[in-house]
Amino acid sequence: MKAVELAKAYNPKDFEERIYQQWMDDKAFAPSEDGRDHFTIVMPPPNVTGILHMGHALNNTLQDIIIRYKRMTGYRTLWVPGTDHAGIATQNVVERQLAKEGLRRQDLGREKFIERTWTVKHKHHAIISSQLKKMGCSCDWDHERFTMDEGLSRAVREAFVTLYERGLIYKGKYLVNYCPKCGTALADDEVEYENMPGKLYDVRYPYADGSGYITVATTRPETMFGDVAVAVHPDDERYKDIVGKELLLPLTDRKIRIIADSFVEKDFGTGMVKITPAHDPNDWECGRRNNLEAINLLNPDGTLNENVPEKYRGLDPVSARRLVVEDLREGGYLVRETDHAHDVGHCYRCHTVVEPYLSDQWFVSMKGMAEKALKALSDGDIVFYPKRWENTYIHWMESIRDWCISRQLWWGHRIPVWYCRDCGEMIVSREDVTECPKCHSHNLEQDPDVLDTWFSSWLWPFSTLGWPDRTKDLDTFFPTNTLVSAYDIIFFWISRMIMASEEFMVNAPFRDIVITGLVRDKQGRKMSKSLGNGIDPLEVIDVYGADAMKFTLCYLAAQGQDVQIDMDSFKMGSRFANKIWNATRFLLMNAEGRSLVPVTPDRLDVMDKWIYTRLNRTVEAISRAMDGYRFNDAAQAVYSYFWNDFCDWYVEAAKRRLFSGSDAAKDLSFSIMIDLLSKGMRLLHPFLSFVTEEIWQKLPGSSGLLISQSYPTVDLAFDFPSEAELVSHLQEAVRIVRAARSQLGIAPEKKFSVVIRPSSGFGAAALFEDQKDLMAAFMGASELVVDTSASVDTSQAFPSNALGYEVFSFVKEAIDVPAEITKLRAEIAKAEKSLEGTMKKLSNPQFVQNAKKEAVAKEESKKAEFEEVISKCREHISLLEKLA
RNA sequence: GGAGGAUUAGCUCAGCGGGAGAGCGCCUGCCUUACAAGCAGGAUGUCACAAGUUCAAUCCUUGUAUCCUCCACCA
Repeated sequence: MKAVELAKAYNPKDFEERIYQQWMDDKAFAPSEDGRDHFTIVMPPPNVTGILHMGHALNNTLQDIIIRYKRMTGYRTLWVPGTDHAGIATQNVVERQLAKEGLRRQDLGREKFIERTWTVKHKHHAIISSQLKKMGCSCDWDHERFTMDEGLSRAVREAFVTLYERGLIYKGKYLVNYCPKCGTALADDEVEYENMPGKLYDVRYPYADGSGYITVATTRPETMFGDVAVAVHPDDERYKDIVGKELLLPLTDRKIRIIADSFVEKDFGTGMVKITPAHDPNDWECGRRNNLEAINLLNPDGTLNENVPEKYRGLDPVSARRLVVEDLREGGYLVRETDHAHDVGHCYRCHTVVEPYLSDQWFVSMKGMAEKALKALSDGDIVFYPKRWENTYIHWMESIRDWCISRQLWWGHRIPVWYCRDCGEMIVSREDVTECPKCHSHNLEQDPDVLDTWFSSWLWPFSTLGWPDRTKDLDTFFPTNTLVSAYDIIFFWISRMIMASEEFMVNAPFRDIVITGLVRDKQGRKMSKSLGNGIDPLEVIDVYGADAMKFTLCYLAAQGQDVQIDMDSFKMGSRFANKIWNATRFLLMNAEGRSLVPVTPDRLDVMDKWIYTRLNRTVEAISRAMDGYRFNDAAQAVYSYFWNDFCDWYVEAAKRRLFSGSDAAKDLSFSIMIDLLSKGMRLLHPFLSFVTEEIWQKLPGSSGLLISQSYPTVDLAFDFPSEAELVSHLQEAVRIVRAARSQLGIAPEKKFSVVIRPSSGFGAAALFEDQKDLMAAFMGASELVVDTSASVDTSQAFPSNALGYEVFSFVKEAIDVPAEITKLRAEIAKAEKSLEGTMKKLSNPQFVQNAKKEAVAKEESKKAEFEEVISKCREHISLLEKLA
């Protein structure tokens, strides 16, 4: 065999792009054809407004790790990628562009505007796809979907019409949250509240009969023109007698009544509330209870309309407020103003102050669906990781309100409802309608509004697989298995997907819901454009490579915890990838003249047996970690296996055999290392996909693409617990020798003698025929690892089933004797303290009685150990004293 | 007002009933036939505070403090 040249330095740019192309060419992401169990993930579709940020990188990294792991462990995997049209957000982007050209969307007209939006979509979609590819996401591009695809649009119509037919969708005039800037209604959870300083105004409302006045408190005096009553609490003794009296609304000539309603807090302000049903959600409810009129004061653009006195018309609420306050003061109505901080709703997209606005909107009634969704959880059909999110889910479902799904936008799914201009008939239809079924008029008009974006994304797990058609994909891959998402969209998206799926598929859309934390900067702040503290995944890939990014994120992604990172964090993954690269390079440059021989258990020495056993344990640890979505545990397991076990101990030990000995021995040693490396690449592949694939293809004896290989499993023929324990003792011994060398300042090239002799507390002997075999194995192994001349002290008899070791190093030169003695005394003191604790436990009859047997045994062995340490240290001290 | 999370080494964070861990940083010595992006050794912690449960608590319970997030919301 010839040596294989691996580039001197690890440089991900040399191969990442090429490898991804290879995977694509090989159709490696497509689900396999055979009939194994399916494993499906649908990717949370990124918005086509922007480019992917670190949060997406984390999400998709975890999904990719799951899907690659499942693919290699034999599932028929499908990872569905796609993007979301993101109604408001995308429309905002285009409108901002237009604004720069001095245009509004109305100037273009609906059709042209949508056309233009599609170009924005195409542009961002291209960026997003290329980002996902650079990250190495192994999603099946043949299954890629967009929420406004023909098929998904049909799904949206099907869902809308079906719900309408089931009586779950209705239209009505309601008070909704309205963003004047976006010009559209918002759902309740699209409003973000922010505490802002404001003022509380106490205003006099005179009685209509001139017999005096009352005082009401308000933060929004400009809405007083919409007042239709003043409410007091029915039990409020102060106001019992005035309920029913008429008031004259200041600055107008309108009269309103005092009513009683129990939602009023007696203790807040004056205990009197003006009721403005069209401009406050509470007042709206109160108005409905008391059959009050709602007077809308706003134009769609947020300015005051014809229902206010002329001088205020056309003003925005803030300027109107200033003017109204001034006029109230002048008129002697304003009693006082006090500072009052309160929460004000803002649009979650453009951050404009949201106004409660009375308008015609479409709603989905949610109660029944929420009950089904709650049942899915209590039946165990869905499971949250971590579990604590279940409370949040339950709470949201239990306090759910109807969902406003109409948006006054142009970009999105047009509501499939037509109105006949001639007879007023309303037609809800799956197909486009051109003729009124009632009067046969062709004078029809489609509802101008579009649907909330989430009305398409809540269908995502099945609409992407072909629903409403009963496709083969839907049969094969639904329900999906795992959903990975950040917690900020549990309400928007996850909860609604569950409801939709229960409603349309009579099944949960997925079983495992993995909630990741958010990615934050090192100050713990959320990464955001406005703060400018974001890290661009592409930049990370450019500097460190995709594998480094992926591995680092995985390593830091403790279940559900936020991840705090900066650019330097990724060095971790980068160093690991580099280590893998170099370990391989080392082996391949020594391939010259070697040939591969079969690796069988009987040909292994003790170190070989140890590393194969470690490999088995690592496979188990990864399996456990992946089953519980504990990604950081999995990453840690592969890291310490490959670096600490394989590189630091095994390869170092194997060097001896590789560089000296017979050709046969060299071939065997080489073959074992190739085997381990090949298994190692398979083990690591889900976590560092590119570098392992690149290496795999260069390994002697490998064929095909690594991505399609099977994952290592626990191999009982290569499992040697006793040898593994022996080596862990050996490692301990070696560490002692090295520490002695380092602490005593013995030069590396200076050999010194080590005596190994048996001691108690080690039970691996049973496996060996006699002590000589054990010691031979031990010595053999130690020679590989420690650069010392070692000898066995056979002067003491081995206890029959308790073998062990202890290491003495005798070094006459270069010892600071008094310092050594001080150190040993400190060690004695420490051991004595530990011994004291142990003795306390052992002399406690309750401990001996109640504690687990292993715990007691452990304490006993600890006792022996401490005693031994103490006596050994004393022995050393006396030796040192003799030297001195 | 409700709910949840965090508090462990200088920094970022794992662990979670029986001997305090990782990465980075720091100190010491090494360019040992891959890797100085490396190797070997080392120092560093009242596991926030207080009570309780237990033979045993960093881990469970309760309370306190500080920080963060979500939900609801009083004009």
